[in-house]
Amino acid sequence: MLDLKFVRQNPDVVRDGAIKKHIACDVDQVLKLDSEVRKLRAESESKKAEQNKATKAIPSLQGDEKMETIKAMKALGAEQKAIESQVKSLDEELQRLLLTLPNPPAAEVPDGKDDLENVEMRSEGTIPTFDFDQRDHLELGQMHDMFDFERAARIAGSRTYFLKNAGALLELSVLRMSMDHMVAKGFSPMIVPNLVRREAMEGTAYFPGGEDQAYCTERDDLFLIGTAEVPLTSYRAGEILDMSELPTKLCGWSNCYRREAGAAGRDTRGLYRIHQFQKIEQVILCPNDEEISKQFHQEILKNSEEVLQMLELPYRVVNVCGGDLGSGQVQKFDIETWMPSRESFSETHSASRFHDFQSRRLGLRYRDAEGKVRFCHTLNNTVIASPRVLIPLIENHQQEDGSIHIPQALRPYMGGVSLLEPKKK
RNA sequence: GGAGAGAUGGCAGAGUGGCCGAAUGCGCCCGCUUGCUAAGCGGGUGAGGGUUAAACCUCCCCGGGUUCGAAUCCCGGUCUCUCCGCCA
Repeated sequence: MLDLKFVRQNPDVVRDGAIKKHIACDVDQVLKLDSEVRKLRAESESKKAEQNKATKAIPSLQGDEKMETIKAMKALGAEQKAIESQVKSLDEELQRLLLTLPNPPAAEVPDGKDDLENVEMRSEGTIPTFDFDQRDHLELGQMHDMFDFERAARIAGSRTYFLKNAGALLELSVLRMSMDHMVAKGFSPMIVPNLVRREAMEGTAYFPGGEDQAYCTERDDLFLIGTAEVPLTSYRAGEILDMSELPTKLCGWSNCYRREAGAAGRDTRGLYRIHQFQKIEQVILCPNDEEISKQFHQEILKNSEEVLQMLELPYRVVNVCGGDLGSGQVQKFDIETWMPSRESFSETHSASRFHDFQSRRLGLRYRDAEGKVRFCHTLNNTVIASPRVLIPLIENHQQEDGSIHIPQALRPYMGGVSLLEPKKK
């Protein structure tokens, strides 16, 4: 959520930002409601002040004077309540609209409508060339008996899967390897609630707007998270942190659930786009300072690149364009990993910075060196998401006979195995 | 799931209709002081809105209500604790 004061003082910045993000919103209506609310609130407060004053005198009054004052206050109280209820309903509308205003993107965000206009910043690693007919992850999975989509579909519907045997072990291994990597970087490992309240979804800016993407447990009004970012960023919500606690670096392991509404027919084969996966997410809470949060943005980007380097996978980093940014994001770098079967770099990681957009909604604050209470800046990035990452992992590392090379860094987690041999028929 | 108790400032803990944004203690900050291993003394110390600054308004878990007036009374919700049941 934007600071209402900021909107009031910089309506053009907000309008232009929304245009760059291709998000529709009504800044003028916000300004109009704001001025109405302020005017009415002033009226209500002055009546309230008068009432407070008179009401304090009542106990010391006697007889008629006392009765008169009580009578007058009864009337004044009714007037005040009437105005107050107007303020309340207008303010509710104002807050609702305020939630829909997107955070203006940074100047260095490229213009563009969707992911096709993201700008490549650099590319790392070597795209493999196979001197044999390459197999996709489905075929490799079959040779190794790693996945089962048919039975999953019968049991759980579309976009579901079983991981089995080496597939199951590979997922656990990449997750644990990544977690260890982050712990070595000073992040606190966390296993987080996968089911959260609406406030956490709103606080992290997935709602309003993303309701269609989330599974809702209607009986309990809880939501399955699409990422550990939601509970992690909400973790200290409503608190005032001590300066010494910043930066707070958290690293959460969770299952992630996505309805993939509106994606019908897209990426229907295999492990790319599925309803449930496991992910490790890194989150940083830092002081309210553009330069500091930009620095941490680079840091969390690097952490994830190192994971891909450990997995010996070729990838590129893109600067995400305005139209592909979420409502709260100021800037986002995606990491796309080379997937031979897709003949493309495809998204495996997404690193965002938010300024105080999330922390303002969450009430996530700290006391700065001068003792002033300020909103934190928040950032997050994928560390690893599986099974999507298994696609590049097994496809890039396949050998002619269908065996799969296990990267050095992963071997300790795979019981020392350096090559996965296909199951014999 | 059933029965009961509770939720107050960083923490502990008073407060059952006005003198309460809230005693007291601890913690923390500032200053003073003292030679005896650390203490003593004085002052300060929640958040949001509003104002040039003040005044002023709001907040004692959240949301309603009663009342001239609510931390305090009533209703609904959330969370915590205890006992019983169930259970990975």
